[in-house]
Amino acid sequence: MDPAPHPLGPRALARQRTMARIVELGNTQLIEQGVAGLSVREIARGLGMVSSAIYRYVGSRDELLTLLIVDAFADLADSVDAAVSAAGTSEGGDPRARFLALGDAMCAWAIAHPERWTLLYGTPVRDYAAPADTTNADGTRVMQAVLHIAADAAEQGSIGRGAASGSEDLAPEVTSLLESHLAEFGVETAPATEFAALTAWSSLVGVISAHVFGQLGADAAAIGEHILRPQVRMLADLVAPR
Amino acid sequence: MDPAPHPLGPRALARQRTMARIVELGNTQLIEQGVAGLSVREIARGLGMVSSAIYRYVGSRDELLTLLIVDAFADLADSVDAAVSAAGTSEGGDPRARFLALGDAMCAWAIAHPERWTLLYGTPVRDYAAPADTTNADGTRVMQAVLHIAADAAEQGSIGRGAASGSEDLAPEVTSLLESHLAEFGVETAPATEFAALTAWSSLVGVISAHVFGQLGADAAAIGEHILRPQVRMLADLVAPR
DNA sequence: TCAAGTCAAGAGCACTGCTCTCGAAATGTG
DNA sequence: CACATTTCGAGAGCAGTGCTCTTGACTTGA
Repeated sequence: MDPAPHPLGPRALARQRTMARIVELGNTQLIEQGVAGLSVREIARGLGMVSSAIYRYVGSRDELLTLLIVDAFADLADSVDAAVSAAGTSEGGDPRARFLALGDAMCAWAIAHPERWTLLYGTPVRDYAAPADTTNADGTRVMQAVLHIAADAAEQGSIGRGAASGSEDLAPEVTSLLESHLAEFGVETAPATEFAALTAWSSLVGVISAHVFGQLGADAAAIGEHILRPQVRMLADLVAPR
Repeated sequence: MDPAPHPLGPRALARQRTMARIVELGNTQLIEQGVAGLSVREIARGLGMVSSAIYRYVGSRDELLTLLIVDAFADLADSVDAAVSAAGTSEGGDPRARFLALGDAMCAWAIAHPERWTLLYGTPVRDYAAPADTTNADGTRVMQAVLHIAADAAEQGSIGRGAASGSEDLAPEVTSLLESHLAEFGVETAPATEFAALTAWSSLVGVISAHVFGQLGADAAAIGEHILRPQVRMLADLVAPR
């Protein structure tokens, strides 16, 4: 980011440049061959070094995956944030419009980067998955954005018209977990509102994954965008009904 | 299934018994090691034969996966069907109650068989995924159940109160695809209703996957069932509001 | 009885992730 | 400046994978 805060020796600089090349090569490999075809050795070849040498940088295949995951999370969150703030100042603005912008941006990103989406929301890496400390920071940004939108919508009194089904009978352990999240994220709203946000977000991911993973059949995949748009509008009712 | 329709020589019988053992071994392997740890060679060892011999039966690893996928789809659909019909005759009965039964059964199955759920709704097998002809039969059963419920609910006039956001502006190509589905499944209802059913189903899958894949964090995973129950009730509003 | 088929075994190829050791180069320090 | 330390790439190698090909024993239907 900044060229001269700590001098940062040329050694460390070269290192972080190879690291950058690694995620770059990893991403192209991901795009071309899918997550299953991601090979540490192949990346080493791309870097022009022998297979064993790359373990100075990544340590294990799972670590490489984690690298690509945080990269993808950040990229996704960036485009979503951009779209949301374009749909109104992040504090003000119509909550529903902001949710639609968020959902549409998510769809667009997923369609543009299906393999990366798969990496994020497909089968998790067994017993590794998300070393929470590393991924959470960027991994929860979209969810937090949904939460803010839902909170604003609730404040404007648009929640509770019927979308709140189920949130009235939350178990106490759920409520307390939600409250701890709210405190952590610094959002002041009812647990039921966060619950709606959580559900809307999970549903959004599900609807998008159904498209990216081709679960609706080949015919549906061809017109995926036309299906996703109204689905996003439907899910908007969960947090910000008209 | 049946012991004496066509005589079915002892040769073919032995063959289909080994096939059964293969999916049995595959499932235990799946449960214990996850989909990534599924190995053709290991199954061969379990069968007491050398690694190359098993290729007389499966042909490729992807074929083995497909075998396990159709098995899991059938199992899931069976338990869902059982739960739904227990909640009222499949034709009559309160649609909302039936949807809740369906959703809860899906959650229960997923929690009981997380690795098999992952196989069904996690990362698809690249360029193989669902050889439609083989998987579709059982793969769409749950979706069809949701569709029937939604159709019944629509007939009783409970749809359209607000849950139908988005389904009013369906693109013509989407409408025609939905109509062809309806014809194929033999269900008579409005495309908008099927659209709601489709969205509810995808959302359900998303909400469950979020839990199974641990996307909500370790704390949430511990109390997953308490989270899923109200989420199912929330999604019920999409097809059968109270 | 005899040809046709089924099936398991064995050897082997190309590939993977990963570990170890070794020598060269860059690095910071007395 | 010289020296000890760390960093890094190369090479060899291990255990494992999916998959193919060939060979020989066995069962089967004509």
